[in-house]
Amino acid sequence: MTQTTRERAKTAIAELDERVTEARWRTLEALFAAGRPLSHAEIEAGLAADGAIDRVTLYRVLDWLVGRGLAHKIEGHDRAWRFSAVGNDTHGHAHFHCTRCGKVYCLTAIQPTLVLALPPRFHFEEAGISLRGTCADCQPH
Amino acid sequence: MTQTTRERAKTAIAELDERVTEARWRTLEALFAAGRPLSHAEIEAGLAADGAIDRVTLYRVLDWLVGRGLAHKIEGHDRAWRFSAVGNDTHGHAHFHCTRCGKVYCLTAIQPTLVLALPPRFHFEEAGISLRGTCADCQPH
DNA sequence: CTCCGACGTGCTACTGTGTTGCACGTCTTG
DNA sequence: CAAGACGTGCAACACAGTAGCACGTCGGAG
Repeated sequence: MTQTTRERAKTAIAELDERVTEARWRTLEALFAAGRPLSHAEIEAGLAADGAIDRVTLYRVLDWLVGRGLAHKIEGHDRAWRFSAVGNDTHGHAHFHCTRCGKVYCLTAIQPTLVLALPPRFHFEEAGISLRGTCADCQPH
Repeated sequence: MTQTTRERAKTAIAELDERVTEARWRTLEALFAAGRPLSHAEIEAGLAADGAIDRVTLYRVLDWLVGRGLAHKIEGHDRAWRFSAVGNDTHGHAHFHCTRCGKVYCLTAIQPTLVLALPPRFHFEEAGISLRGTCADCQPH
């Protein structure tokens, strides 16, 4: 929203020597501004106010951002992907999924170390920790 | 497949004082026989050999099994639920998702203890650990 | 500057997973 | 047996995500 997040988005794309298109910087700006992982639908709704971006284009832009390392793709409990802008500490943190409002939060404070004992001939690639519960916005009182 | 798993399935349902219908025990039998979490599509394909069960009925039977505590419902990385028969140790273990063949395995050997530091007013309900990689069946040599 | 190819966007249509509503059949209980 | 609850099947739908194609735009070669 602010000039700051917009410029951050544009420069982040420009630094990769990639085309700074409207769809790209507006999408990345939305992720920067949110500060928490957003679903495709949430991003689309947020962008709709000042000119909608095509549904499919948004999917492709999001995948492009992930491929260029500007965003992360995480799974939601509702079987919809969430996308978050890549900040400083990007790996190894858990995600909190609110079972009431569906929002997802990054728990960067938790840096778990897993001790793994996989069966033979299993090859490990990646691990994820996800928590469920209700967020502060959804508490009764 | 064997008489054993079939009888196990039937008695497990009967012990709850619920109707032992064909759809129920055949579904539960399939879960017992598999020994690993199965997707709806996998179960449907497995049952098709000796008489298909309606797609929707299978969804409802699976939810019923989960509700009666006879099965567990876990998330796959491909946005499809997996269902596994409830054995002895049912909680707190991680799941391994093969990125090549899509199969899911229970890692009952890993009993993680998470130390959580949630933000204020966040209410914890449940945690899950999921691993990605390639399973033994999918190793190159 | 102009042309041309690569790239980005938008539209339509499709797949796969899961759900809802309704009709019909079956079981069970009085 | 009658009545109601329950289980199953069918059709239609909702939603997330993908594929194919056409069009436009950008940017470099000539």
